[in-house]
Amino acid sequence: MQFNEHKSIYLQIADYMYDQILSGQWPDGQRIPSIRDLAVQMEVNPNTVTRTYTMLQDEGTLQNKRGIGYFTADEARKMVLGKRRADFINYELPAIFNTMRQLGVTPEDLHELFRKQSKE
Amino acid sequence: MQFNEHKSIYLQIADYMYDQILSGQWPDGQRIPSIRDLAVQMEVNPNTVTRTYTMLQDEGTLQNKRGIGYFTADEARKMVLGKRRADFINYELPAIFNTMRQLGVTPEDLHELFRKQSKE
Amino acid sequence: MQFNEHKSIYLQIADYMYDQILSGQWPDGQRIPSIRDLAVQMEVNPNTVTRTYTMLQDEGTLQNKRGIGYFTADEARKMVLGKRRADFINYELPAIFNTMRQLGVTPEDLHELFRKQSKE
Amino acid sequence: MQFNEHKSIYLQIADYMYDQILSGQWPDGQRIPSIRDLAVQMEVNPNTVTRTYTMLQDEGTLQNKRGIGYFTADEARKMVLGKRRADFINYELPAIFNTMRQLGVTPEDLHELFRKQSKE
DNA sequence: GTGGTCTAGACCACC
DNA sequence: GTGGTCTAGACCACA
Repeated sequence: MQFNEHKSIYLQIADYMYDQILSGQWPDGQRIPSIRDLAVQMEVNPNTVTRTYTMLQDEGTLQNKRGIGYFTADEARKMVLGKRRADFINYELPAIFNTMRQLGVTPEDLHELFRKQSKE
Repeated sequence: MQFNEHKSIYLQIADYMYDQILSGQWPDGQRIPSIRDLAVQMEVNPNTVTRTYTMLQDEGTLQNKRGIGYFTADEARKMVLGKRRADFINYELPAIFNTMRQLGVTPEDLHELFRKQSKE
Repeated sequence: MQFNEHKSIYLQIADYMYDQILSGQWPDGQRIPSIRDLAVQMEVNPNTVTRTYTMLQDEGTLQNKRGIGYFTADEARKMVLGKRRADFINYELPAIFNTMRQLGVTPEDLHELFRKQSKE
Repeated sequence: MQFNEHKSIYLQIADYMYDQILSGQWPDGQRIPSIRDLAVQMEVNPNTVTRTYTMLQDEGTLQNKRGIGYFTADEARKMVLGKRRADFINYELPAIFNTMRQLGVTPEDLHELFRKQSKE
């Protein structure tokens, strides 16, 4: 996996996991890859994956069954969706709108760009 | 100035400076506050401001006349606008659109939110 | 390490690093000493080494893996060689030739001096 | 006049003056431009020119007649030639040769480049 | 352990 | 006055 320079790796792994859950590749209540396996796949230190799993467990997105492995929570998809939506609307969007105003990008421009990108 | 927790101060100062240039408060080719002055105004260590100024000089946004001070580049506004616009469209927007699709936020929703926010 | 009076330390450290790369002591893609280690070895403050490393990273000579350390770039030697050669030929040589003409030093004189110096 | 970034202005002015003397444009014992005039011509603070004149006076290249102006010394050309030659051979050349060895530039290459440049 | 950032304070060259 | 550099020391996030 390719990592961004300016965001910590464990957060980028979290993003990846949110993706998996939202896209349905990791259905609710299912077992997910072990820390070791994901670390190998991502070419990353297992400690780093551990940190991500622990964080997601703390916020309730993951469950840990001792000696067996990690599982998505029973309502994982719904939780992630709600949490990310709130984050997006409350924190990211205001910053985005601010940037748009500074750069003179209108919502219409955005609409246009969105359509263009969707075609690709 | 109030600083955000999760972004380094010197980068937030850079954002402030981009604002000043884009909004026309610091016209092209004009002298800008000395490192010491801005440090006092921002309630920050001069070294921190130095770091910002040096970075903006390296990227061509600022010019430096020895013993006199820092100046905005001759085409500072145009450069900043172009650079930030390209960054926004090429790097930030794809990520935003991706998030929107995952969360089921449509461009229409966005438009609505934009209008709502503009009224505040 | 002994430092020259008239050139800043962090630039002299950069010169040292170019040497290491050009001479093959630091092969491409290899880990180099940590900031703290080099600082101890050079009897210099770690911040000073940080400045050098950051500069070389910005210009692409070094790469950084978070929490692990700094590495020479994959084509570090080639890059450094090309860059320094171009600088030498385009910027330093014209000035040198200019001085030689003013002082009446001919290329033959130079050749002679070179041979003499090589023997020492 | 265009100034180099990494060398102080007063030293670059000194270089300019050495040029004038060596090339014979400022013959021995002749009056040279006043500080004020040279400062205007160079678009520089008069203090900066003062510093250069003082330095050259201290080393004997210039003479100052109070209320009249600055003059080149009686043997200015000869002095400058000797001093710069010694500097060149003792300080600059060793560094140049060192760089050449690192970059694999041979004296023959140099000879070739010199001839090429002389034709332009 | 690694690097990244920030502060406080100092000294210097330069304009 | 200006910026440039360096030190000492601290705290933090990260692997």
